[in-house]
Amino acid sequence: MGRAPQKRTLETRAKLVAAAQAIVSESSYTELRTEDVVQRAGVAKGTFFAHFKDKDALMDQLIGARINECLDDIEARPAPGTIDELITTLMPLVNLMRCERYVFDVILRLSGAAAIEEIGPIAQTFERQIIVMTGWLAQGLFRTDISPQLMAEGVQAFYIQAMALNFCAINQVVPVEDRMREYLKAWLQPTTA
Amino acid sequence: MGRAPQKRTLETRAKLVAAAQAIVSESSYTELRTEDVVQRAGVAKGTFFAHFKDKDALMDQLIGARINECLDDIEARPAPGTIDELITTLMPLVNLMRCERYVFDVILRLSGAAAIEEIGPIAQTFERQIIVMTGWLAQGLFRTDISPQLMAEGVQAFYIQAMALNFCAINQVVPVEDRMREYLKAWLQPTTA
DNA sequence: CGCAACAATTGACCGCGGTCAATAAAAAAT
DNA sequence: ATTTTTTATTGACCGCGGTCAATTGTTGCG
Repeated sequence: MGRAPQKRTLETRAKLVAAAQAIVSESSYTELRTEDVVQRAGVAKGTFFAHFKDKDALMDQLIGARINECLDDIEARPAPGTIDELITTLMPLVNLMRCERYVFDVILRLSGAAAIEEIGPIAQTFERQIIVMTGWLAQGLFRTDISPQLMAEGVQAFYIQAMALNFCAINQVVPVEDRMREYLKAWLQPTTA
Repeated sequence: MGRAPQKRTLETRAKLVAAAQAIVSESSYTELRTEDVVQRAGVAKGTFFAHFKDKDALMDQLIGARINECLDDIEARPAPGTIDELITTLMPLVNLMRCERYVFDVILRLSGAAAIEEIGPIAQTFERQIIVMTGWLAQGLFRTDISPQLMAEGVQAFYIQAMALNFCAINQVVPVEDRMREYLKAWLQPTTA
């Protein structure tokens, strides 16, 4: 068994994360370079990779943390009871996930835990998204022929689809909210003729 | 206006594509290196980037071509009339898109045309997928409260979701087909109680 | 304290995607 | 045929993510 981590280790890790956050806030996720991070943190390059498996692992942590903050806010709000409330409540999350093309790509890449190993922060937030939405949908205010969990997975699939389409130049004329509304009405309030 | 391309240009491009295809068939998309491609094609590295904006552009062309072949096969089959037939018909496409993790990532990244510029091969196949499925769904064999096009977009969103979940180690116990069936039943055959 | 065992840090180095000024080849103009 | 203009090719070079053997720091033990 590994023994307790050294104080030094925690400090170094904190310095790296702080440096990375500073760079992101001053420029963007897209422009973050590991070399800038280590320089700012005052450590050698190899140290970075002793703390993070690769650059994606850092992004996983940074972005995962922000998504979790966003979910905290969302959970503090009243459960949405209509499609429009659902969309309004979800918009902060949606806007965060599509704040940069690169961020969206990273999220998709890491949303499923790559290997048998530890499930990463972003992948965890994807499970949490389902749990939060399942809670809302269990109220029985929408369709009742399928499980709340299945409804939640569908909502997730649809807002990802809406975001993906919106990154496409041609489709940007339709705002994400409008596209989401169309999808979610059809998904959550079907009207069998 | 640009004049007609030189014969030499077309030959070089063909050599590059042939070399790339050979490498893919002998190893994989994941392991393709541009340096190997140019070496095999007998040209300099810079030549590659005179023909393709970047490595993704080559992948776009290679993978896009394969998806189109697959769609040709699919279009030659009879239109599916049930959920199970729908899944059976789509499986070759689904299996192609998830043949390698890297391939799936590239497809997601390129499925929306990145910029205002020319819409790429993979993005085109995404539109074609919608068109093909819209044709099937216009038969009126499933729900009729929403447009066939909207149904098709939903089907696409769901098989992408099913694939993404299946790349996750935890979720691999459930086969993609089963997950797709659950989603598509709920999407195409809702039963309002 | 001194020493062994282990953990963290270092920085030179590598792989590979991508760039660009220089050069060669082709097409057009004379 | 010769010069000019346009287009294609070249390969040395760069940026940046990631590796690893060597070094330095830390902890537990007699």
